[in-house]
Amino acid sequence: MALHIYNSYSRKKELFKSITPGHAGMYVCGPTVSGESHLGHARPYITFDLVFRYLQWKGFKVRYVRNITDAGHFEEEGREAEDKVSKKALLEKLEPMELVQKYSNLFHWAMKKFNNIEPSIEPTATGHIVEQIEMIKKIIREGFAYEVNGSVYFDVKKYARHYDYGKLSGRVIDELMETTRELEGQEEKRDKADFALWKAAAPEHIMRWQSPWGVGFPGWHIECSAMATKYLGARFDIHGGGMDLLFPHHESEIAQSTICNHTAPVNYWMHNNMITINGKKMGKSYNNVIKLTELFSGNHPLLSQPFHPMAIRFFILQSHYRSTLDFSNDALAASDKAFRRLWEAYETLKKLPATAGAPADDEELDEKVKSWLDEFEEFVDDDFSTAKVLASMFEIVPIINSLKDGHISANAISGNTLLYMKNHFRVFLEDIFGLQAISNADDKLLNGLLNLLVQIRKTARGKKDFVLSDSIRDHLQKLGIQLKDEKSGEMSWTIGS
RNA sequence: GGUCCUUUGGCCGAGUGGCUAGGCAAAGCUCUGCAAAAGCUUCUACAGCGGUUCGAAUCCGCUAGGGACCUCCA
Repeated sequence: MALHIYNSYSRKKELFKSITPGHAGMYVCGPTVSGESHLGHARPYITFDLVFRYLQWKGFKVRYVRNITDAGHFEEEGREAEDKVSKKALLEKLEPMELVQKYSNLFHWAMKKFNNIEPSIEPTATGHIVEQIEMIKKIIREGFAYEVNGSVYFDVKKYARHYDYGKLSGRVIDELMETTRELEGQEEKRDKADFALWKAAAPEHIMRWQSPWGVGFPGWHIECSAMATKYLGARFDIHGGGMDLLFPHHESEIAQSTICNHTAPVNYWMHNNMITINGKKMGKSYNNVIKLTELFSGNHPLLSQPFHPMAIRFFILQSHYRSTLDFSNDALAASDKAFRRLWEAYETLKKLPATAGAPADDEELDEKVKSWLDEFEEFVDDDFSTAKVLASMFEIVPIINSLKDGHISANAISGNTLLYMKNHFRVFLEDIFGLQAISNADDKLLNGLLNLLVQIRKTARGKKDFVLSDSIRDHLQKLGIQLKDEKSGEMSWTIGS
């Protein structure tokens, strides 16, 4: 099976075929750096990191572009120009760029914690004002935009006469006009459905640029079109983002780019679903967000403990990206435990001896393991069904542990299958899923100290001095370090709650 | 109001018409000096009603609940 992707545009799973053989271009809507990222933001960036990693593993040379929105968009069209960035800047008495820098840094810090690979290009909106202006000029020349009082609007009605406006988001344009909310200052537009390409800036507006239409700032949708076109071309393979961006953002992107470049911009539209909390979308406007810093520190009334970024990554990979994922402390705690168990089994697997060519004593089991391993790729090929891969891995976990403990004979599984397991677990867990060890056991000092304690405890146990040995174990337990007596007489330890 | 989606065991979640996903929790057992960890076993669910079918969690209809978008939103 080859990679199939669910295309939001056709609403079908489609075989992935890149435009340029061996290469793939992917654009993902990035963060608006006017505030701190929350759990909801983690999902698209982890999801598309997986897509990025998988395409690379499949042999594609991928250019992954993820923008940073630092220009700030108006809160509400037509209202007094209060763009998100400048408004907050006044409140916090910061320069807009200072604010942007702060939250960009914080965002990158969180991405690193999640072990997300950096995009190939991370363009900023403010760095591409020129490109955006050029694009708007072109749309005007094509006759699909008009200027009013220093602002430029896209003529949706005219566009809809020639193209399929609303196809992506499943909207009917006539209904759109009916249902669009009453907003102030709409009289500038010829039609309610029109959207701004460029907005004239009020004098108090901090973020402002010179343009052919006067001083102003770009509309919300144009930055993505301009930057995607610049770095990926008029037509590229994959465009990703949250489902909440389908309309109007992505719908408008299609319209702008289509007029400007005379081609539909994207072959495969991918949209991740929302993370919910108590069944409701986690979002700024609902006032129910849990920030990433709060998750990592456990500093939030809804959280019983800090959660490691890898536990969160695992939590997200355990569901399908197009399903809503309901957050709760219990659900996350369950993922945390599950991930630790899986990872420990993986560490155990790495240490199991394997000799190529050694036969299997238990052919049936051997075959079963092989078929589970074979399925990993099929599952990811099927629109990134990571949850299924993890389920299969958990089928194998007891086998790994049994091999270690001797519940299953060491020769039950063939050497080749063992090598296959070792390789496949590494590839899927680390390379493709981007998971990594939760504890920093490579800390030399810590390692040394713990090994010393383990030695002392071993000696004590040898002398049946259980008071001392239990005391060592209990004290370490209180520090969050768990000692485990192995069947072989060895002791191992793990750090973590 | 319009458009679309969703409802799976105590909780989270995967599910391509026929083959008990998986995780967490819980209970019992094995191992252990005692624990922990690990292993084994148990818990067989698909909102309700009706239909199609030899067969439906999966397809269709109705009813009820929940949600998303239509406005900044990942």
